[in-house]
Amino acid sequence: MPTYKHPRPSVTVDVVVFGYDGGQTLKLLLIQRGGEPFKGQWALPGGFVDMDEDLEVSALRELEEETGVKDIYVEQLYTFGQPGRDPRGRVISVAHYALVNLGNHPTNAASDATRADWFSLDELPELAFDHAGIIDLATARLRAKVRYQPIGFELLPEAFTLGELQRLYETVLGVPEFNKRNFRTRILKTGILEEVGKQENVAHRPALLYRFNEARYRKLVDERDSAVLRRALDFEL
Amino acid sequence: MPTYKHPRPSVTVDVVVFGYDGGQTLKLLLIQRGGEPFKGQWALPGGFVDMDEDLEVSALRELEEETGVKDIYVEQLYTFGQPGRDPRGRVISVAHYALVNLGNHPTNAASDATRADWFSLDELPELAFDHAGIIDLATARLRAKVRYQPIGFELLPEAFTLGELQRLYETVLGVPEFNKRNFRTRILKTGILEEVGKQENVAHRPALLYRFNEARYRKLVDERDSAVLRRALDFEL
DNA sequence: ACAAAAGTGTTATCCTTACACCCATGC
DNA sequence: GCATGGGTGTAAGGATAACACTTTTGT
Repeated sequence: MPTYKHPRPSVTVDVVVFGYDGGQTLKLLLIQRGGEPFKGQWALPGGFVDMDEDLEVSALRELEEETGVKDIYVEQLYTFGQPGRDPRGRVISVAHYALVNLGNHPTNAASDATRADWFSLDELPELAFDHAGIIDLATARLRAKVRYQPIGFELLPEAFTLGELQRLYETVLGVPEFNKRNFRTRILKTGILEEVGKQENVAHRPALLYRFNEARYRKLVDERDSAVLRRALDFEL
Repeated sequence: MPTYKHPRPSVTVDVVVFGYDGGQTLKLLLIQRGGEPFKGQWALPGGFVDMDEDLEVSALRELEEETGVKDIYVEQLYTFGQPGRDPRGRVISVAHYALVNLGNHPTNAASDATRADWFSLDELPELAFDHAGIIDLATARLRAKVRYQPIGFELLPEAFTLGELQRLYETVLGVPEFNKRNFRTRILKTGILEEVGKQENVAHRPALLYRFNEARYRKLVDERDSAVLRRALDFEL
């Protein structure tokens, strides 16, 4: 079918899946390679793109095949094409990144020969190929993006407290702790959160539960009121 | 050499080159296709990736071959891989975008069969493949990026006045005109500009000429003082 | 002298920051 | 009643927006 007479590289997709469970660090989903090269070593989930398959679809398919994780937010990150990055020949990889809440998408047993597991972002094992570099880029992108897009909501359960949201920001950005009062004021001022209830059975004053209001977010972006948003999410302290 | 037994798509690079000449609109560098498909139609410069060539190198090589433009700032944009985007088969294109000042990189005669020319961004001809979509994405990215990175300096000559810089921002963002006083205060406060002289032979008070101080910019980014920067570049008015 | 663009002073207002304090719940 | 987080009041200082004004050059 293809009529070009040029040599063709192989094309793969890889997925950097960030997970959050409310704790002190972000988690990363890795698989242990079942075959050569790098057999037995940990790597990003991913694989070859089918000939009639969109890239993002391909990434989601490989992710589900190798880890069981599905129905998640995924986005293209960067394409790595340096000659020599794969010992077997020219392989160009379209890297993606994805965000999940570990509660909604519980640890998934691997399907076939490969094993899958979650690792703390600051305690990663040695990685196959150039995957360490891909993860570095994904982490930088996540930190940058969290400042001007309410992307972090993918990492939380449907309903969450402002305290949980603040802890998430602190974890993602790796900063010590910022001022509670000001965090609340900024976030609530945007109007992208809506109340959905109240905590129960907690050993302290029950917090209000919020949900991300996507409609109101889109309206803000469209109305060019996005400055409000950017300022509100752009935490320094 | 490659040992994978999967079918392989073709891989190309395309480059969206934005040019600025101090005028009211941004320009875009296009080539007229010499062969099928889409023969005679306008398209982005680009072509097939060589087997032992990095993607960015490939983009710069194709750009120079087809338009003569070289030695410019280029960056990866997004990878387009939808099946059917090329009538001849599966072709995945790694799109890049680049910024040039038209004064420094004068209109370049095309080398071989293809013709190259600059078009106003708001008066583009009909485009081959999915190139119109690629350009849309590049434009959105440029507008977004100009707000938190001093990327616009690539579009100006070495030395420029604050008035020219302001006109550039107004052009890129497509806003009417913002307040001169406040623009100056914000930009100068960052310290990323340094004086390099003064205009001569102009029919009005000569403006101070400035140059982008990259060292100081890097220092700001590293020092996490980047909030200063972001706020300074994030124009709303 | 005039046009044209550069460059400055100033103020009211809003936003950010910082710190102290009160509230509701389970044990 | 104490520990634990949730939630609020507020005031000082800094940044922003808006407007009017002065300056310097070529013609």
